[in-house]
Amino acid sequence: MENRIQELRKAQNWSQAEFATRLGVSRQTVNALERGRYDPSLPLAFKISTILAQPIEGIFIYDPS
Amino acid sequence: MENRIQELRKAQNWSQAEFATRLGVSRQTVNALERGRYDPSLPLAFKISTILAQPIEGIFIYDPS
DNA sequence: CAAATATGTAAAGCATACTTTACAATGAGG
DNA sequence: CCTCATTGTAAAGTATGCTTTACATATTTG
Repeated sequence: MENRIQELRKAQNWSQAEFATRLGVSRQTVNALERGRYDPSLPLAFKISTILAQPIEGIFIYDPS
Repeated sequence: MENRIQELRKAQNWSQAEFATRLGVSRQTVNALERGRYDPSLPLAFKISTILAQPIEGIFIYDPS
């Protein structure tokens, strides 16, 4: 699943570390999410959604195939 | 995190087994989700959202606390 | 009631999400 | 160039999501 985390994080002028702190996760987790290494848990997706002020569907692009 | 899966599944007159088949997961997983034993992964949440024809935010209620 | 369908639950195992520690590589500003 | 902030990556460990098998307990239907 692709996501717009990096794009939306940069729009706020936040480093990965800064964003990680706001989310309450490690910097490595933010890095892994941006690089598409894995998808966040649903609760974390909601936190990301809240902090980036976008609906989940506006951040994560689900490709059924 | 609470969810409306059971309510929306019943509205379609689907058994847990029928719904599980449509989702491509086990019946036990559907049961566990409805009973709130754990949250689905984000990809599974998207599948549920698609099949129940509701946005993720309309099915799962995130409580930050 | 009897039989069939639906739901709840448990244990063991595999896969994925996330952590900490640590170090390497990139980029920006003095 | 030097330094510092930022980003990328790896390994080992813990936690969570999901599977299969199996069985018990409803609930529905003939």
